[in-house]
Amino acid sequence: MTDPSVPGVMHLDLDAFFAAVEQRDKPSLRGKPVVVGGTGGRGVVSTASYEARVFGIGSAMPTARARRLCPNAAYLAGRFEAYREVSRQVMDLAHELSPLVEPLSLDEAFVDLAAAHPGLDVEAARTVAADFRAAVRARTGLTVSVGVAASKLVAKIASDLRKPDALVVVPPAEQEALLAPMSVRTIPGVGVVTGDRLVRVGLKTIGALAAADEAELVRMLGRAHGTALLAFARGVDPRPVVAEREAKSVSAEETFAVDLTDRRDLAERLRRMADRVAARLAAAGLSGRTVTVKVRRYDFSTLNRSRTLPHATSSAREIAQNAGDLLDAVDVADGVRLLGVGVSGLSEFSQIDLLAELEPEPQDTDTTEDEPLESPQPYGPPAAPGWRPGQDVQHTGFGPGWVQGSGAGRVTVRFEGPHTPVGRIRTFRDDDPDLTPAGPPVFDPEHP
DNA sequence: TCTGGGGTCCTAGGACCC
DNA sequence: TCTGGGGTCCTAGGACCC
Repeated sequence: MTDPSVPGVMHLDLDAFFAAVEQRDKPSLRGKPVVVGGTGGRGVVSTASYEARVFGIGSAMPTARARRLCPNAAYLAGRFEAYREVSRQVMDLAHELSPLVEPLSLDEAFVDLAAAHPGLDVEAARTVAADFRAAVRARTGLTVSVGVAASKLVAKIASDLRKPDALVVVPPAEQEALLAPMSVRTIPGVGVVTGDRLVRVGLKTIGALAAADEAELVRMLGRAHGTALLAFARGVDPRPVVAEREAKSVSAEETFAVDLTDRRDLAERLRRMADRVAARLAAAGLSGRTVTVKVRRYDFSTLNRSRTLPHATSSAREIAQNAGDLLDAVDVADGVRLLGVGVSGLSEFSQIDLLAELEPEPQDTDTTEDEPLESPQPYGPPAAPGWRPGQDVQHTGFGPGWVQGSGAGRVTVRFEGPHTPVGRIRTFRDDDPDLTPAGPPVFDPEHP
């Protein structure tokens, strides 16, 4: 439980995280608009650099629209291995402040400062947070915005207040005055639907919401949401910082470049996604009882079908079998744009797994490999050997670089890294044997 | 403008049990 | 013959977050 009189909760939020890592590792992109996200026809923007935001580009926007707004930005597919590594470094630095760190995503976390700093006051909190920001910058080369307050709610709002590269400490005594004039949409958990509902009944600001009638809110938003929101508006948020939350579900899904109608295609893709889910379950030592299939149709309507087994499983075959049965009962004739598989109701191990270890299940490897699918065509771009924009590569003659673009049998590479000047570009045949995929470049904090 | 992929939490109704 | 109340599990859908 957090003490409402002590500024003991810190929220950290890396600035334009994915785009910032790209600019760090690719000198030619520094100071330029960079957009990371889906680069295909149905992709959306994951992160836009601040230079790209000037053009009106933002998260969740269709990449096609972003391209119209700023055709000259760099559009990159993302390098999650690199992002995970930077995230791990930042979370390690957070753990030096307190053992209680609650990651919300790769680029965000809460830290319970009070748990490690008895007698914390506003000045001490500011010093701790400032030192942390400097440490992140030195270790990763990135800027992080930080909010410190008496609760998760206010710390999170604070970290967003003066982004990027900002530190905002909200003294508990000033909290109410800060929140009152803010839009209800500022509250995490109030999205488009809830926001519109509140505004429609005249509740535009947090101050107005604080004076609302609880029964009315509960009628409008449901028990949990109604009561929580009223408490938040009144500055009441006792949620503790919780480290190590256990996963509740594992899933994989894919949006196709072109809607699919062929059941054999769909079943095959479902099976491959089941393989990925099973592999991730196994890696985490988990298994689950409920298998879910998600289908998004041509018109974006989405349905889920689930089935709970009498036992927990992490078997790719069993997940695929059940998912396939569920899919068989769904009408796909009009076209499916997205298909997904998930497993929930997780537990740490299962009898079946223990038995399987003694007597391994047949690993039908001949069909689980990612061979090209049979009927090749209407799946969108011709299956180029898979050079993705932004990808790290190595050339036997030119050294490390990254893919700037590919197509028509060619791939263009820029040869540079986090500690080089802006590099030169060269174009190769896309099957050039001298060119190979590479891991992320190493960022050296000691480099001058 | 035409909407990703990975998640979390909540609600509501029906089955089933005591 | 008609009718209880509460609890748990399951399924489906939806809002929201990064």
